[in-house]
Amino acid sequence: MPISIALCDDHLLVINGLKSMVKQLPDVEMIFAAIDGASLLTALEQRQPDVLLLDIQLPDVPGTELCRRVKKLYPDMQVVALTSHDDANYVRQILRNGASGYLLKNTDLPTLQKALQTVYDGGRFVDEQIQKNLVHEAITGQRMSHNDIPLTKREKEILTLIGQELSSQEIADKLFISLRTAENHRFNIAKKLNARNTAALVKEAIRRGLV
Amino acid sequence: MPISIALCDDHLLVINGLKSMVKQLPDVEMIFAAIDGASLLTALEQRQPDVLLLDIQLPDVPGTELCRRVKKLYPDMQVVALTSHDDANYVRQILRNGASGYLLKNTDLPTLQKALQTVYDGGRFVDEQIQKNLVHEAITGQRMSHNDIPLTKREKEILTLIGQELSSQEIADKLFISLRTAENHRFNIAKKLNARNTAALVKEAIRRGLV
DNA sequence: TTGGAAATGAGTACTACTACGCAGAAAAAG
DNA sequence: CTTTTTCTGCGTAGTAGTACTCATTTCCAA
Repeated sequence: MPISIALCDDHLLVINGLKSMVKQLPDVEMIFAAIDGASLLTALEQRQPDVLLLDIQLPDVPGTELCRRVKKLYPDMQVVALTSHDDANYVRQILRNGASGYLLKNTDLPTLQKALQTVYDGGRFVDEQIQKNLVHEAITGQRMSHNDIPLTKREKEILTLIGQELSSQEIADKLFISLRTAENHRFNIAKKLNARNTAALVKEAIRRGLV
Repeated sequence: MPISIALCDDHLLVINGLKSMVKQLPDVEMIFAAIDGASLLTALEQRQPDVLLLDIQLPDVPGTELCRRVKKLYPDMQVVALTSHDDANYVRQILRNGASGYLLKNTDLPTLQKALQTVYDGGRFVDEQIQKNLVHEAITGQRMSHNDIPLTKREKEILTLIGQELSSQEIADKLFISLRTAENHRFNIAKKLNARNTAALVKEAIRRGLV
């Protein structure tokens, strides 16, 4: 019995590309392709593949959430992230949300086959290049994943507003808190993230997807 | 005689996808695919397609530069940008660098065919969704394309450093200019770009690809 | 229910940025 | 070779952010 797979990606080119690659794999069968999160969930009600290839950047929902939801609905289905993003933090996020694998879109046929087989057998598969990134980050040490440094809900809220170019005073007004409090939060965030100034905070806000 | 096309994209999936789509077009023939700018230029020395499909985000060189270089070397070749980026400023940039068309990666077969035929006949083709974006920006008015506001070389340099989290003092030290000068530049940039504060400057630097 | 984290707020001192106006030198454009 | 733009620099303000310490309250979890 071949491995059945499904794909969720909003690029028709990618869908076609994967189809043509899968065609060359005798023991893999693609049962459907969805172009967004909503149609994926609908399609899954009808048929469930053994392995789901999931683009992280979809038009309607964030890939991480979609992954978590899918794994909750169908715990036995293996999910492999398929993206061109090679940032180590993305990898961590999606893997923590239930994905068993991480493939880059420039993957070749043997890698694809190996990835599918591995996760189908219950293993994990992470693209080699990504693995290197993770190791590199681990070695270079402390600045490994600011993303692991947790911000409180309020702090995230304030970081978002900083990213939206609001001043501390404007943030204070918007959240009905005093200027002092807003500045305090700002200071605490900067300390947590080791940010020297506003520029660093804005970049961090962007990196975390808060803006 | 069919239209000959070539593709430059670092994602094997996209290459395969386009191949399989092109196969369904009787009067279009794909003569080669390159995975980065360097190998594209090498391949072009051997054979020149009528139309070149070019991903803007390549591993080695910025797509805009590559496009300009290709058009300089082979003025008769038509270049179509192929990307998933739908930002209006990207479109403007690449079109100004000699591209005749702009396709999104979620394009379908009829659109692809029309685009290829149009640019082959010497016309221009811009994806419908992108056109809408451009119109929308034009309507919403003044904030249309900060990117059109030209910064001087020095100003770009300074905006880059701001994006790199340097303070005005550090910028002054780095460029061997006085703090006053650095602050003046900063102020002038902010005025040009209508930026309220550092946060806005950093975001603009990122948007312009200076960081 | 109690202990700890989170959120709020204040005080103080200093540094950085904002917002100009003005002007000479250098470089680019015509 | 001139005109314009750019780059450089200074002055003066006022405003915003940096860099803490400390104290209350609120709220979530053990």
